[in-house]
Amino acid sequence: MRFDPTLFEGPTLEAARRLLGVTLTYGGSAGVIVETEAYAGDPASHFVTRPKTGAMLGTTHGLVYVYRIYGIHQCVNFTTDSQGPGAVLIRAIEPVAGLDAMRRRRGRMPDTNLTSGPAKLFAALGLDASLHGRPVTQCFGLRAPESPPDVVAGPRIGISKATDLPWRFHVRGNRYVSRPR
DNA sequence: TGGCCGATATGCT
DNA sequence: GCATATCGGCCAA
Repeated sequence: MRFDPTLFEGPTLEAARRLLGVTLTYGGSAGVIVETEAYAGDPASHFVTRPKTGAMLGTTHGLVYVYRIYGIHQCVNFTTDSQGPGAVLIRAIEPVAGLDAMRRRRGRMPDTNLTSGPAKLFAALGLDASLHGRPVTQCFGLRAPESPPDVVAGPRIGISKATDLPWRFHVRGNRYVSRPR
């Protein structure tokens, strides 16, 4: 199905859920989004913890937000919600095309480890910081699923604030999520 | 200018 | 399960 880009204008939680199952294409590689996290104006959001660089979460939607963490890793978000601060972190994809290029960029390892984490998929797809601030639809190919996947919600990973919010979403039973049950 | 912390991944025990 | 690499962002001083 055709992807409806007005999804980015709406509430962040809905965008995080509905991005699951979407096929993301970049360069010669593609993967189905199987894990996301929502960040709004909550205490864990970069809108709060990085008020300068995270300010764009409050003023934009439908843009790529790239951040660096622990010095070496980079992750990608899509900004959301025309009414307030919001972004969806893309945490994992299931590879469906360009597997050879992904293996080349990630090194020798099992395929299930290629893209099962935000920094892993960033590297596997060959993304870079120059995408920051550009329209999502201009950088990526987006294809909505024929039918919505079975979604599981739970607490977000790797944060120390607002750990009670169930704002992590993943496709039930998928082997490419960063932390399977 | 210095120090703290972090939306992680990996390798070792 | 646990240590740790590695450095940008931010703020206090």
